[in-house]
Amino acid sequence: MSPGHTARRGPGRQAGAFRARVLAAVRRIPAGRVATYGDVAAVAGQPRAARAVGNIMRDCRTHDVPCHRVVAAGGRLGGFGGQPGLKRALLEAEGILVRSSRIRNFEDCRWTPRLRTRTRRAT
DNA sequence: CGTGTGACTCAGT
DNA sequence: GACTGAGCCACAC
Repeated sequence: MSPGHTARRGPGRQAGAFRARVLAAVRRIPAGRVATYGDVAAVAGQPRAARAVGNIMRDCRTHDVPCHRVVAAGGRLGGFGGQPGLKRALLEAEGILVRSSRIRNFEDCRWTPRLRTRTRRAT
């Protein structure tokens, strides 16, 4: 293979390395805890790729990933492929208190490996 | 290699 | 609480 050849499309390549890390991170989330898209992205190596994580989650239905444990920032539920109510039910089933569209004990059940260095943008 | 897309996030109104 | 604008990112086409 040509080492200088940066082909990034087609079968048989590591396309989706980031995606693999994201899926792995989500799988590491224990029951009863939740993580935000930004947190998952940070664990995957891209603290700014929250948006990309969302896209990956959209395909989680084809993976064995507890995507329902991935929520939006601020404790909001975020989305869930056509069944947001299901996501809420799953979270409540794990002991997470959900209010309307928000997690009450969000900061309580928020799961983070150790990363907290979210280079936040200038305000 | 350029463009469009979206289960994101933050700040302001 | 809801809506808008701007920023950031990986992926499909």
